[in-house]
Amino acid sequence: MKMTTKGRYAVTAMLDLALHDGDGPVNLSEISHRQDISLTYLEQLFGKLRRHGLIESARGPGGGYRLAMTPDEISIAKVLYSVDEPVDITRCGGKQNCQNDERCLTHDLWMELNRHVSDFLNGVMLGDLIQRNNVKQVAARQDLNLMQLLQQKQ
Amino acid sequence: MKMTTKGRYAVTAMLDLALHDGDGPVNLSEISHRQDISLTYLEQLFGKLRRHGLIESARGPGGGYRLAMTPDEISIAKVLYSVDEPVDITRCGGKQNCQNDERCLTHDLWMELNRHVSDFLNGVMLGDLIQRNNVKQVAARQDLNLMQLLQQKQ
DNA sequence: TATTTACTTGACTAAATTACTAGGCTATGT
DNA sequence: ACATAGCCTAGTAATTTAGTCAAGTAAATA
Repeated sequence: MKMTTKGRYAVTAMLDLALHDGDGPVNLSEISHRQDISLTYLEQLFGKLRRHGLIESARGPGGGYRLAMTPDEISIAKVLYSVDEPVDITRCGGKQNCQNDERCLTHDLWMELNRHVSDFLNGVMLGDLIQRNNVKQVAARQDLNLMQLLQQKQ
Repeated sequence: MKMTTKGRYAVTAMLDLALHDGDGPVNLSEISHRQDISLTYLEQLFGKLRRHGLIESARGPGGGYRLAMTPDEISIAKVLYSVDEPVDITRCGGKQNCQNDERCLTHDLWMELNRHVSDFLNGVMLGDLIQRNNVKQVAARQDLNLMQLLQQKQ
């Protein structure tokens, strides 16, 4: 497993989408503003998420993205996997060929850590997160900020 | 947290040291052969491990390294930390300033994962690992390989 | 005390990866 | 038709990794 901003961005953006899903598709420039993520980078990430079937797109004016399933069916692990952040941590990918085609000394240690991490990430769903108070608070603040920004521009 | 070969090498080498500790210091070229890690790279890693107080060095002929405490006092987390692989996973390091000095949407999620991973890595000691059967097996194979290599050279 | 052996230090580097940007294209609603 | 929004491919600057190289210093043995 590698935790980089790519994975964090993907999860953050998907959570934003889950929070704002409901009344029509959500477009990327909204998400870009709310989450401080560059629009073109988001396009890349959402391309992968779409190709993995987590979201659906609608083109043209008023278009944007929608979740392709309920938030309760989308785990954090799925999101990370979709943007090429494998949750796996071993060098050999569990194949036991880490040292000259044989197990290395620490093979089982990394396998165990692997299981801990993936159990956790497979167990947390977007649906769980959007119901948490701390998430709701941050989301409310971000919505307010975006509204203020739009009013300033007029 | 980032899991790279640097961290894996450090843990592997420390485990090798723990396994061969007892009858005098262990020198790095042994470890280099047994674990397939470049000697000069090991020197770098062991410098950091020594500066963090995990090991002690003995110079001169017959010199090498020894653990500075018992294997039961050395956790995997300590080893990783010593070679600059922080176990922390959040962007802000827990400071809640991930987005414009405020908490980002996924702050608490990463904090939770953090706790899982560091609980695990703090809980596993070198002393635990050297008693495991799979570790003993791999170590026995590696010792045999090294002996055969030394005989060939004569 | 000369020599060997081993550890120490710091600078350097090739390759890979990350985190983007640029620019053009395609579909859709008004 | 035209503005809007997603789609796709390349390219790229910065950073990090995984080392190497060279010139030491310290300790033990003969």
